[in-house]
Amino acid sequence: MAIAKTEEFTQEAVYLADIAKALSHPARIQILKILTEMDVCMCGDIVELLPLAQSTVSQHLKELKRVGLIQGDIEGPKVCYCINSSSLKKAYEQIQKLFNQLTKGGSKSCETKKK
Amino acid sequence: MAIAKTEEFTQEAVYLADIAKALSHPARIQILKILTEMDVCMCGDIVELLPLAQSTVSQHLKELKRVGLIQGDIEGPKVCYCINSSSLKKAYEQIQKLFNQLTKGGSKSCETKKK
DNA sequence: ATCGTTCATCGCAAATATACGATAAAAGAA
DNA sequence: TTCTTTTATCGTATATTTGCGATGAACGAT
Repeated sequence: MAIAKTEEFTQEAVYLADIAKALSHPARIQILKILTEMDVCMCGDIVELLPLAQSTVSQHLKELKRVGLIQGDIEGPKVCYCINSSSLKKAYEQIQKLFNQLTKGGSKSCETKKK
Repeated sequence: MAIAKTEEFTQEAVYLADIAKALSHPARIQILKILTEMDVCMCGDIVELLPLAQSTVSQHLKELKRVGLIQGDIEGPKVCYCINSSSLKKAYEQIQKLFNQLTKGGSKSCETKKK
């Protein structure tokens, strides 16, 4: 109330939701970890580490690429995927900003709000 | 290679993906912000701040409640929603853990991996 | 030119998600 | 009891997601 209905969502919320969507599948979380922790980058290698078909892994890679969290360098018939550090960093900063707001937000517990 | 196919996903990845799924819609991001920034807690109040029908907002609240990020205290016919600080904190810690791993992961760029 | 490797895309099926209006349930107020 | 307020749930429609096998495209090697 007082604050007018936005009729849309904020840019910040749309961005964060989009990043969250890209992270909303266990396979995609694990792909990101595989790309950082292991000396591996090819789609085929990732397929061997996940219980999914090649075409499915390819789709997950596409989704991660869509939001910019990873990038793929074409190497002849192969593609070398890797983390896009700057995008990842930007995403993390926005996530931190969100959670800092959510956690600092004075102890407005249910008890406090009840009137 | 070397590491056997898991045949499933890790517990950590499943948990993080579930939290991310709850955050994967702009309305739900904004609901969390509304609950922390404004002195508001009722479903009806939130409906007025979002371009969505009451039943839709109720569904979003249900999804946030499902993963424990918020809780709802019944107040007669009303329900006072608020952030569940401990769950939110736990989620944030896991997210920080993930991103710290992803960002620190030595500069294994595509260039580095190409062999 | 043909083969093998690697990956993306197509086509399809099943499951989920999103959204709304209508209705039900719960509880205080008249 | 009946009305009002508030929220959840039902039913429905549409869109998106997830997954797979099959196929196609790109390219190096033979």
